[in-house]
Amino acid sequence: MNDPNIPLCNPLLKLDNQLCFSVYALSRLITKTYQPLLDTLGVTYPQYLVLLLLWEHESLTVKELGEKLLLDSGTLTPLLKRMEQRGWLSRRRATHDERSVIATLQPAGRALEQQAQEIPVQLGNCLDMTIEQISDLRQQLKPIISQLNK
Amino acid sequence: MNDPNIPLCNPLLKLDNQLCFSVYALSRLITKTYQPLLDTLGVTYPQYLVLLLLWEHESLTVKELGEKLLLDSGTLTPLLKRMEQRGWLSRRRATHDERSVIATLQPAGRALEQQAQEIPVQLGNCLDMTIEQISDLRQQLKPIISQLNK
DNA sequence: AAATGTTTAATTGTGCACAACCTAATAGGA
DNA sequence: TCCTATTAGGTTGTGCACAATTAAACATTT
Repeated sequence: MNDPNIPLCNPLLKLDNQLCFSVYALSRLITKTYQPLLDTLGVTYPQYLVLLLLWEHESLTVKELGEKLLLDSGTLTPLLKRMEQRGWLSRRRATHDERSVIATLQPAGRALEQQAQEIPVQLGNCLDMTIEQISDLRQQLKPIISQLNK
Repeated sequence: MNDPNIPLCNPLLKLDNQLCFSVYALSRLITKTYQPLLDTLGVTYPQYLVLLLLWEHESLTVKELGEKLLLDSGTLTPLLKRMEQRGWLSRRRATHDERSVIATLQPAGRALEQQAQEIPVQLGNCLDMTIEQISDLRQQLKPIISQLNK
């Protein structure tokens, strides 16, 4: 009994029933929808997220970026180096604590903000949802994210 | 006017207001939550998704896997080759159409189904949501996915 | 049958993501 | 002070994702 060659037909093991797959697929679809919009700025989606934060805060340490984006230095360091090479930001050690690296927006990075103004609007059109629906869904995801981020 | 060095403070360009980031972050958090569970099977999350489909359908072409998972051959081919090397599935050209490659579950892959039985339950515990909440959220994401997948 | 167009995978190259590990700087005690 | 532990980034290696290109098999048209 329990022959390993017989299917078990556990409904919980069906792709269609998995919230996880829906989130995974939606995330990639959203990135793909952003792509042509971000191509006009020459940035990738994760780079765009870094820019969103720097447009708002001007200067942030790698640690702060990591906390806000839930990314570690293994992802951020090479990503920030590419952005530095393009002149969008600078990277330097903090003088008061040589362990910290501060990323600071450069004029070329600030200039991209102008071109990005219409991106959220255009993406909203692609989603075919109202502002309320979008905001509502975001509020639903919030507690799940903080639950998993413990 | 429109000095590129002055912040614009467009609220739509704030990370906190972006549904997109929530989905992106949640997707990575879910994968990270699966990780220790999948480690006991020795599979990655995308490989687990392929197994879910093969446990149900036994045999699928690369094209069919791609349609169901929304992944292209550039992702699937190397992934399936790794799974083939581990003996979980076989890859062979279809005799009636030599363009198609059929992935077929092998006994070693079927055996993993036994060990996977508890994974959805354990993940449900981590999410701290009821079956109804999970199902409800999945229903909400469905139309957004099909909208973007056009 | 020959020419043309389409479908299906595979390949190549870039950029994340992340685990595991390493190093230097700092903080906190004994 | 010295010793220990902690913190912040960086490095390395593996595995996705995906765009762009290629090639072979099949379908269609003439």
